[in-house]
Amino acid sequence: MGATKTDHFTPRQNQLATLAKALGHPARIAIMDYLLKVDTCICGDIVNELPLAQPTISQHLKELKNAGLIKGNVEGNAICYCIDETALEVMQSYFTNISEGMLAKKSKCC
Amino acid sequence: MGATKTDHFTPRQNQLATLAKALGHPARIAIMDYLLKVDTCICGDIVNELPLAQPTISQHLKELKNAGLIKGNVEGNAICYCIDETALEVMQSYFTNISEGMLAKKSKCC
DNA sequence: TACATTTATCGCAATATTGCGATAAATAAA
DNA sequence: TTTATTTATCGCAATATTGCGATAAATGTA
Repeated sequence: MGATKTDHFTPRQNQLATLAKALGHPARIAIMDYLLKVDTCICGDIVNELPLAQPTISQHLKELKNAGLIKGNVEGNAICYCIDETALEVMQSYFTNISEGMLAKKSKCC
Repeated sequence: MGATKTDHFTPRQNQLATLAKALGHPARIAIMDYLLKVDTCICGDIVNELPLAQPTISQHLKELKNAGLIKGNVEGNAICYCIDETALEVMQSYFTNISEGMLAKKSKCC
């Protein structure tokens, strides 16, 4: 995303877009699914789980991490990737707010 | 998104990714914000609201519509765009499920 | 130190997205 | 029908994303 483009929008809008964008690829949804399913989470496991090469998965993990959706701790010579709840709460409250807003409107339109 | 790429993932993963991707741009978040704020919703209004040209906004609306996040009804010589709650519920339950999954794990990792 | 394992980065090609000017299409109003 | 208003589409350039082979970096182990 270009540096100047985000200037036109609020920080909140940019953050939501960044989080949504990070989830906007089936492989990254699959990674989130897997991180939620297993207890110990190592990138190597994910490579065996998804139909993608290791560098590709590493890059997807990087994007999820940059967006704040996951965090990674060095654990021996592997890395333990985990879901970061903070970012998810942002998304969750976004959709909750929309639902509440829709209820408030109640068919004023369309 | 390439046609063959989605084959490797489940329909659910693809749907979630499609919805997230559609929200993965600040302009489209801003459009959702605006649709929620106003009662009557016409594309022309949005053009005045956002720092983007009319064809650009039309395209963003198209992407939101393709993803199922909004719906548009012809209303005179304008078009009434509205948020489609169905798609939002999919996203909302996705994040709710993750939250519940995280609670169930409760620090088994990291 | 040398080697194995695991993850990250580089560099590239293919593809997708973004933004917009020009223009078309659709409808309403005169 | 002519004109104005509103929205969609086309075509293009600029930029971003995706995927992966090759390779580097980091850490554990012998």
